[in-house]
Amino acid sequence: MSEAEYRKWILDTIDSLRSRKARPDLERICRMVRRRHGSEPDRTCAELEKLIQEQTVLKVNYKGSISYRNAAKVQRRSRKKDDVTTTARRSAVEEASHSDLSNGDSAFGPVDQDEEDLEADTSMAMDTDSNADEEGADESRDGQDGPSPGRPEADTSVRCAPVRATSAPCSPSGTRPGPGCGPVSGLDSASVQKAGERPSSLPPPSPRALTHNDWAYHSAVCPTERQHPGMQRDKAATKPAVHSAATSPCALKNNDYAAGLQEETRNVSDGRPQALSLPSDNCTLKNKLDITSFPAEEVSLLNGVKDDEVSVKKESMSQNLMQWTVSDVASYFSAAGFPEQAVAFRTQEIDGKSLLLMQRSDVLTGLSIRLGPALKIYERHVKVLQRTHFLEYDDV
DNA sequence: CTCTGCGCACGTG
DNA sequence: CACGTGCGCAGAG
Repeated sequence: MSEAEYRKWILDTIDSLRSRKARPDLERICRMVRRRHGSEPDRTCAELEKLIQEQTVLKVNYKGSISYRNAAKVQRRSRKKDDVTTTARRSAVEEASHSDLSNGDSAFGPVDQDEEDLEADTSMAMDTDSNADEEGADESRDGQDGPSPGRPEADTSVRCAPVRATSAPCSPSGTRPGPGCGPVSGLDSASVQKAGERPSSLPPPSPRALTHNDWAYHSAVCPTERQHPGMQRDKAATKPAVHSAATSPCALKNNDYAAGLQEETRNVSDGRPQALSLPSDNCTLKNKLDITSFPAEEVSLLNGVKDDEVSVKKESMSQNLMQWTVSDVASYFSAAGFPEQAVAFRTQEIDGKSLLLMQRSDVLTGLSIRLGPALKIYERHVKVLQRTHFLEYDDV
C-alpha cells in the first residue's frame, strides 16, 4: 500500500478507536492496524509520526496519557455545527492535506510522556508544562541539544526523527511493554513537532502577540529552543523570564489542549536551537506557535489549500517578516506543507529580509528544489508574503 | 484470550 | 447546558 493508503488506515483506526470509546493510543493503533492490515507496528509508528508531523494526526496528552487525534475531526468545541462543515470539508482533504492543528479538544495536553524517554531522546524537550522542573532540566540539556543541534538541517531532522523514532522504539506490539512506543512518542512528538512547526507559519502578528496561547508554547518551547544563554538555566531563571509567566499558567490550565499542541510546536523549534538562541527568534517562534489559537480551518487551509486563508495569515505574519530568522522562514515553509523545501531555504540561509528580496527565478532555480513545489512556494507564499508586506508598509 | 460496545464520570466552552 | 473523551466493565467471538 502506498503511503497514502497507510495513512488512511491509521486515520481510520483512530476514528475507529474513538468511536469505540477507546483511547487511540499508540499501542491500540499499532495493534489495530496490524490486525486489520497485517502491517508491522514499526511501520505504523513511522507513518504515524509522519502524520503527526503533518498534523494530520495530533498527538495530545489527555488525562495523563498520550492520545492521537484525527486532526480532520478535531473541532473546536465552540461551534459545533459550523465546524462540522469545515470539518467535513477538511476530512475530505485529510489525508493529503493534513492540516490543522486545531486545538479543539480539550484533550490536548502536553504530551510529555515520560520525561525519561523524552529526555533520552535528547532531541526534544518534551516536558512541557507539566514539569516545570523539567524545564530546568531541559534547559540544561538544551544547551547541548545534542542530537540535532549542530546540524544545519533542522528540517531534515524532522523527517529523520520520525523515522528513527519509529524504528527503534516503537514496538508496541502487544508484548512489549509499552515503553517503546509510548515513550518514544514523546520524542517523536518532538521531532514531529518540528514538522509541526507549521503552526508557526501562521501569523505571527507580533512577536509576543499571543499571550495566552503563546505562553503555552513558550513554556514548552522555551525550554528547549529558546533557551538562550541567558535565560533559563535554572528554573528560577526561567520563571522570571517570559516563560515563567506563561509557563505556569499554561501548564496549569491548559495542560490539555494547548499543551499538547505546544509541545509539538516547541519541539519543532527544538530542532534548531541555535537559531533560536536569538531572542527575536524566540519571540517569533512563539508567535507562530500561536497558531494554535487560530481556527482550525485556517490552519488547515494553510497547507496550501486556500489562498485566502493563507493570505490572511500571511498578512499578520508579514508584519514581522523583516524580523524572521532563517529558522522562522524554514518553519514557515515546513508548516505550509513544504518540509523538504524548507530545508533548502535554511541551507541557503534565507531569512525574512532575504525572502522579501527573492525573485521568482531565485525560488525556482536558486534553491535547487523541484519545480513543482518551487512554483507553489513562489506563487502562494513568497509572492503573497512579499506583496502583503510591501502593501502594508507602503501604506504606512 | 482479544475485540467490541457503551454507561458513566469527567473536563471544557 | 451540550459536547468530546476515555475508563472500566460486560458481552461476543
